[in-house]
Parts: sequence; C-alpha cells; structure tokens
Amino acid sequence: MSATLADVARLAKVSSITVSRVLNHPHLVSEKTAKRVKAAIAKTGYVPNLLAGGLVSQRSRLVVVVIPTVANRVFDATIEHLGQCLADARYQLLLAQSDLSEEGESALIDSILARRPDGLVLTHPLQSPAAREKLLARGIPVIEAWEIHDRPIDTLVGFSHPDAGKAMAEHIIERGYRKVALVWSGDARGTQRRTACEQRLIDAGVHITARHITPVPVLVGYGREAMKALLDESMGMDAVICSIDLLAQGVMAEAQSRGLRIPEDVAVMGYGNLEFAAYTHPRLTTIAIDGALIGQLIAQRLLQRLTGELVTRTSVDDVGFRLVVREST
Amino acid sequence: MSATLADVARLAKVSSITVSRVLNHPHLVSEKTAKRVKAAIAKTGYVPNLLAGGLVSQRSRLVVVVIPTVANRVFDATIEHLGQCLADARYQLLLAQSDLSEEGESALIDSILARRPDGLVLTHPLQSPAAREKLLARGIPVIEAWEIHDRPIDTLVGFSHPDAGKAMAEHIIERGYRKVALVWSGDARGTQRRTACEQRLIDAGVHITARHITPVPVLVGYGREAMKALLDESMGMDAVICSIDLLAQGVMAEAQSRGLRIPEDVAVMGYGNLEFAAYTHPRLTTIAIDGALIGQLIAQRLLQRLTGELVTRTSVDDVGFRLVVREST
DNA sequence: TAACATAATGACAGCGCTGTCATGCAAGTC
DNA sequence: GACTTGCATGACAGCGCTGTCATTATGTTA
Repeated sequence: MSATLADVARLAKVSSITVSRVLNHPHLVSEKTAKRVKAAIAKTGYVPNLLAGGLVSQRSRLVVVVIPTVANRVFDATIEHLGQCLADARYQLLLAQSDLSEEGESALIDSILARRPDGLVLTHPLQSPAAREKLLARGIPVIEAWEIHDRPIDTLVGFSHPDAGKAMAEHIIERGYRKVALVWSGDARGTQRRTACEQRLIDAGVHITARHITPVPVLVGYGREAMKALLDESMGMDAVICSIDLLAQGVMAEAQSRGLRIPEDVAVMGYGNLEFAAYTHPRLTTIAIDGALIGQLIAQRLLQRLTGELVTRTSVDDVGFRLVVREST
Repeated sequence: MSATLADVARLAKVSSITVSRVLNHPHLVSEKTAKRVKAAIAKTGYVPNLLAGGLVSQRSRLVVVVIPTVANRVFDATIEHLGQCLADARYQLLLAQSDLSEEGESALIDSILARRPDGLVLTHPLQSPAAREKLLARGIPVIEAWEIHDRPIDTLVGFSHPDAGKAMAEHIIERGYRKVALVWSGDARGTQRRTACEQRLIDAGVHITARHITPVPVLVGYGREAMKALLDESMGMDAVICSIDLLAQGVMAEAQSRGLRIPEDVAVMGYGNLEFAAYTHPRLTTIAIDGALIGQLIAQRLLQRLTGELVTRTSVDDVGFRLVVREST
C-alpha cells in the first residue's frame, strides 16, 4: 500500500540499509548518495514505519505522560514544554489519562508498557504496588514529577508540598489574619499542603473556623458553593485559604456577589498561580510553581537517561516555589 | 529481557498463536486452555508488544488527536470523552500539539503517520495542502472536529461558527444594547464568528465602537488589558462581546476594578461556556458547545470506520450550540 | 609498491507478533 | 461405516525495519 524502505532503495539504486542510514545516521552516508536517496524519498512520499523500526531497535521514540485528566490545568506549562523539548529530540509524547483509581492503574500501566515507551513521566505517584513493581521490573526510565517524596521509582522533579502549605500559612499569619477558613480539595497532595498549613496556623495561634473539603477534580463551582456554605453558616472569618486558584476564583465570586470587599472584609489566598490569577479583581495572592521549568527538567533528565549520559539511576531536582503577593490578601 | 509470547506459550504448553488468541480472540479458545494460558501470563508478567502486533496486523490501536496546545481548554471535555470511549474499545490516544504553522504542519503529519495510527482527529483544519494530500493518500480515517466546513477530508463533527457569531449578535440586539465593543482573538474560527456577528449587529443598526484583537493563544490577561485600553480611550459602550469566556473574565475584572457594574454599566458576553462561566460574579452569558458530545461522536464515527461498519467515506454531524443567558447581559 | 587505515556501502538475520491455511478430533447425519 | 460439520489448535511465513558483521573503494604511510 504505502512505500517502504525497499521501494525507496530500489528507486535510488542503493540497498535499503543505506536509506535507513540517511534518515537515522546521516553522517555515515556520502553526500552524493544522501542526495539521491532524499530525492527518492520525496518522490515516493515515503514515511518511515516506527512500529517496524521500534520493534527491531528496541526504541519506540515514545514518552508516555500520565496525567489525571487533560482538564487539569496545573500541568499545562509542564506538558507544553516537555513536549517541545522531546519533539526537538525526535521523541513523541503520548498522553495517558488516569482516573487515579488503584485497580485501573495496573491495567493502565500494562496498556502503556504495551507500546514499549522509552520513558514514562508520572504527574502523580502510583497508588498500586503492583503497577510500581511492573515499572521497576521493566527498567525503563520513570520520572515522577511535581512532588518530592521518599520512595522515588528513579527520578524526581518537583518540590515539597508541606513546605508550600507552610509558606501559605506564614503569609496569612504575617498579614495578621486571625480567623481562617480553608476551602480545600481532597486529593493527596492538597492534603499534604493542608496538614502543614494547619499546623503552622495553629502554632501561631490562628483560629481555623472551618474546613470545607471539595471533590476532585477541582472546579470553580465547588469554590463558589463552598463559600456560599461558609457565609450561610455565618462562620466569622477574616481570610479564606484555598488549595488551588480555581477554588479561590469561586470563593471570590461568591463573596463579591454578597457585597463583601476583598481583602478588607475577607482575604482570599490561592495556590498554583494559574494564568488568570494575575488578572482577577482583586488580583490573587498565590503560590507560583514554575511548570515550564519542571517540563524542561523532566525532558533533560529523560534525554540524559536515554542517551546513556546519566549513569546514576536516581536523581532529585527540587524546583521550589514562590509566594506571589497580590491584592487579595 | 522481558517475556514474549513464546515464553508464555512454553509455560502453558501451547503454541504461541494460542496465547495470542487468548488475548485477542478469546472466543476461539476453549475455556480450559484459556485458563492455563492466563495463569502463565500472570506468572511471567507478560505484556504484549504492540509494536510487533501492530506491524504485522497493520493496526496500531492508536488514534492521534492534534490540538493547538494542551493549554487550550476549549477541547477539554472532547478529549476526555473521546479518550474514554476509545480506551473502552482498546484504542489509545496520542495527543500531538501543533503550533498551527504551515511549514511545521507537514513535518508533524509525517511524524504522526510514522506511528501508523488507525485514525486521526484534527481539532483545526489543516493549513498546508501538502499535509492534506498526505492524509488523503494514506487513506486513514480523518475526523475534523469543532467546525462544519466545505472541504472535509472525510468526516466532520462540529457546528457552524458563523451561526454562533450571529446568535451572539442576536442576543445583544434583543437585550437592547446599542453601542458594542468587540474583544476578540485573532484565530481563523474566531474571525468567522466575528464577521457574522458584526454583520448582524450592523444590519440591526447597532454601533460597533471598537474592535480589540488579541493574540493567540488566548489568555485572561489579554482580556483585562483590552478592557483597560477600551476604558482608557473612553470608548462609550454599553456592551462588550468576547470571542471566548477567558477574555470575558479579564474584561469583567477590569470593569469591576473601576467600579463599573455589570451589566448595568456595561454588559459582557462570552463564548464557550467554560466551566467557570456559570460561577463568575456576575454569572456569564455565553454560547455553550457540547464538547463531551463531540468527543463521543468522534469516537463513534471513528470506531464505525475502524470496524468497517460505515461504508460511506464522508459524514457530517452538526452538534449545534446553545445560547446560555445568565446575569452578565 | 606493499601494508594499512578509513570511509562508504551491502548482506543477512531476526525483532515479536498475527494472518492464513492446515490439521486433528469429537459429534452428528445418512 | 463413511461422510460432513464445527471446534480447537498448530505450522509457517513475513510485516518493515535496523544491528552486526563483511566487503569494497579510496587514501595514506613507510
């Protein structure tokens, strides 16, 4: 049906391996021959078959990224930059959505491994020990992103969530707020931040008037509903801390719809520094994570592993985070 | 290194083709044998090699979706549902980001075709005729989504952008606004909507006081900046229409930061019905597109083509759109 | 000029799987 | 008993490519 290496080779009057070399190891071929081959490729409209190439060379030139859902905007910059860096190195990015359930995870890993990816990027730690074992056994590079934790599979690029939670608390304390409500999503990482945040607040004698835990995945709507509940129950509070900017957006909308001024009547703090955070009214105080940098570091580490540059099997990059103080606190 | 079909076959004391059948055509194998084979699979930790399987069967079980960037939230629901439906049918979704440039497009299509996908989904029409020819020549199912147009490659799932633009104008006219500013992103589809919208407004005698064209990809920040410019130049206007909800969000923030009331002082209308639109203050009037439905229809059409159910090469599904009137107009 | 290094090209096998055709066997039919 | 039928299983080839090793052409040195 479609042209193969042999077709091109015949037309260029060379062997098929020479055509292969023109495409993959051009320095091994003389310019004259390469020119002839390229002409033949153009003429036949030949497109290499990576299934065949990957099968024999044991390199699929595929990197799988597992994310909870494409709707999760936290990873936008990371995926975009990672994809860009990988494309430059002739790798492709396969996005796999994981519902994060433990039973589905093992099947997902199987269906991923079936493509024999050259590398794997996890935006969340694996729940299932079986899935973990499979990856370990297969020995492919696995980069866990967006969190520094104790039991890395091999490589980690991220930051400390408890530290981020603590930093949020410290800002609130410093600003002098004394009665704080938390609007928080119930995921594992959010909970890490919340625990550290609460601990720091309590240590400083700040009163936590309410904790409103919202479902996952996060939606702006949950933030607005949470704030509605808090205000209806007339929880006296001078600040609301949110696990993510989306919730803060909803919280601010509900507060404003009731005529409350932010931050005079109630302060609002977010986390994530999503694109809109700098442009809300008032502009949102939040914690910024450099997602683009994370994406670049992932690509760098991965490519090092793939080219055999990096010998050590484990490495940890802490990209940190940054408090961004704006108008809402 | 890792277990192959032959390893499993040896352990289960059957031929390798029988193992293959247990996995791919279980109805051809007796229960007793299947049980033995499954035990052997579990014991060896065998994971099929889709590169090998795809090479010989000419089916990669891969569907490539081309999107401008993962940060484009318009396609969230579509991708999520498409991915779900495909996963149920044992297909995997490879997300390819296209910068939409004409020269890059052809290379992108090549690198996609190199994986021999069973189907291709385009969220934007191809710019480059060369790329178009390649797809046509290859003969794989191509679904163009999110727009109904005149020159489909084969299958279309979407709606009419000019009609949507017109509907936006009609709502503004009906509400009695007379001096309208447009804040619009400069992409091709947006321009289709804008042209139709403007035409309808002009026909109704509505005055278009300003057109502010923002860069692509769209950011909330552009909306706020645009509104700042409009207000600084004191364009008298009683309504602002935006090409997308994100811009509307920025526009509302800037208006409110200056103490303007929405919609009393200035009305704001968006498009897209992104998740937050229902929860802003005030809640945003917009045009809703059923992205989930589009995703499901794409999957349905694709699977029909892949199973050979659908004979006709072209089909068009118009999913329409819906005006959602909320508080902002 | 012989001996050797280097560059350019090719022959060959086989990666792991599945489509196709062939075979064996029990049950049913005349 | 000879046959058909249907089910379960296997043998075999080959998908399109690249790793490895072999071969030839060309240049370089003693």
